[in-house]
Amino acid sequence: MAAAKDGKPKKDTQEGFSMTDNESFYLTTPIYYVNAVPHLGTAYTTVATDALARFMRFTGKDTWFLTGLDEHGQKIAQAAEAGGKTPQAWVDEVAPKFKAVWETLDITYDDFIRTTEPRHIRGVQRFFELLYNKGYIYKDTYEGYYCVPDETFFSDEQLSDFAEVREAEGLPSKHEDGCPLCPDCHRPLSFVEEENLFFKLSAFEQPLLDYYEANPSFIQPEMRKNEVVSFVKSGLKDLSVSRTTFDWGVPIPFAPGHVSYVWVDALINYITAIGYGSDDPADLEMFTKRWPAQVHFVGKDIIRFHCVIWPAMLMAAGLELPRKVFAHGFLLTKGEKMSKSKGNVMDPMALAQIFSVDGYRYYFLSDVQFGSDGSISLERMLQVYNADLANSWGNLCSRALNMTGKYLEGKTPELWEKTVKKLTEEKGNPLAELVKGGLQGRYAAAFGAEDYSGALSVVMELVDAANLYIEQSAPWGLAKAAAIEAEEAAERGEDLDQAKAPTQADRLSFVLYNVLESMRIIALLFAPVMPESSAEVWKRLGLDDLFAVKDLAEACTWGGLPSGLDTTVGEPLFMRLAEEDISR
RNA sequence: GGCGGUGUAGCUCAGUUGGUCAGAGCACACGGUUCAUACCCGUGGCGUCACUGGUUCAAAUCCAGUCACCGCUACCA
Repeated sequence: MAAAKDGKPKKDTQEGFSMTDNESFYLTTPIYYVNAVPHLGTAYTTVATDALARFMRFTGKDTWFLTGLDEHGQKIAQAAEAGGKTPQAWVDEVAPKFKAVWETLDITYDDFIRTTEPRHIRGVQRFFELLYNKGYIYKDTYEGYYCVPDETFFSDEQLSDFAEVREAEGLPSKHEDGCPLCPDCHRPLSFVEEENLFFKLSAFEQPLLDYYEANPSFIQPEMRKNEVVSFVKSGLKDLSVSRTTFDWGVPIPFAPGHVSYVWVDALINYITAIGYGSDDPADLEMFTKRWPAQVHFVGKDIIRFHCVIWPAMLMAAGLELPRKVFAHGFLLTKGEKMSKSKGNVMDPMALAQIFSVDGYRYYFLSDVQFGSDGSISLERMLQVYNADLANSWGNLCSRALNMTGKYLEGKTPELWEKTVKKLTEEKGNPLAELVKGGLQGRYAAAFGAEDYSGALSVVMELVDAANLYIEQSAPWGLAKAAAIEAEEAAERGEDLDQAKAPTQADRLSFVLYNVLESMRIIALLFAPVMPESSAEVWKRLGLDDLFAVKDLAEACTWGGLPSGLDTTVGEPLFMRLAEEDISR
């Protein structure tokens, strides 16, 4: 493996990733629990991961994007039972629904793992055996208070906190017989003992702290790292990693009657999906190639599992740790509650229907700083969609392609090098300058730092510059002047092509070329976030397959638009929306 | 309680090591333009940079304190 032997990531770059080498870029979403269909939050994680995966493919990286489903656990078993089905039948019904949503949102996952698949179960079992043989797993008795109606365990700390609050209110925290009350429902708790397998998480307290220290970008954003560090510093207890009270889970080979704790089962998906635990040499080769993951994307609610438990499990197994865990924030809806019960539209599919898939993806990645909580609203979505996509980007395409159709017979213009040089000297070329001035580099740096809104605003700079450029160079005026010029030349019987100085027609071609070339580059840069509309723009420009691009920097080189291509105007890329469109 | 974060124009937020840092986008008003999706371009008002005190020639930016909101403080997932 190319990675350093000490198990540390390569030198931290400012972008957080090593952008130069060609090693595999493996990135993941969490696997989602199948007790509900995808909601805004899961879609947010998945869209963000997809955008980065698409970006990485554009840079030529051997990218592998994994998502999937967490299908074990008591809740699933109960939900299935309530529905009169076997758990397997239940999850088999839900899985396609997830895939359908991801398909709608243009999610280009390379693999979709389900924890009920044999490849996963086998891997989990091997992982358990390995840790057991290494002495990191032992049998003990779990003791604790359990609320039977709520089906929830409560830790001593939770109970003492609750007791404090109750005492402050002058209310009892215990039943008459001395049994604590449930902090949630205030009914008496049951004391339960269960024989469980325990993972020696406590042994990894210092190694984890050392790892965080040595790898400052392992947990992003910084604030989350602080939380994790302070949590670990407060002391780690061993973790119970098996259950005996139900059987819908991965059976543990050396402990009959035990199934894996769901989270442990779930976390291992990141390696079983790429071949861990297989006997097939091809699978093992894939594992060697893909692991460690470059980034696990997670919501901030599950950071501990990914930044404490999972790394400790990997350390115990002697495997490398993922390079980075990025925890994004929550999407908050202020004031107006957007619930399905209100017939409101905060369901991903419904939103994508209104704003188009690209509009949906653009909104969440541009208007919310990835990593922070973001307030979202339909009104805001409408504003952003209209302002950025319909008015600026969509309209730019519309006006440029229209003029190309009207003035240049729909062909991308042909220019002599000499003419370009002369006109550039005379008039300047702000769009080319912007592109040559490191636009793509700033964009890539933002993407590399998971700063989606930053990357998108870089692209918007070019969109705005192009609209301004059209205004300032007034191609419609040049078209009129060219017509007059041609007429006059015809009267004199001269041939304009022989003229030395650039003609009005040359000027027109020059301006439109610059705009169309900008559009090509904008579409390219927007493509990871808005694949459909970008591909459409390329098509209208008469270009080939956008997704074949393997070297973004090269593809963004100014002047890449060939001449003589047949362009088409087409329908508006993003139809302007009115308030009525969102208030259904 | 402990640790951490946030508080900047109507809205969403940028503001690196203190000195054009009082900004951007949206929204709003007015003007221009017509290739375009009533679009685009220009101009404009709006802020005691949460509050109080301190350090400094100089603070949104550093220090102390206050207030408000939020996150974490382990085994439902």
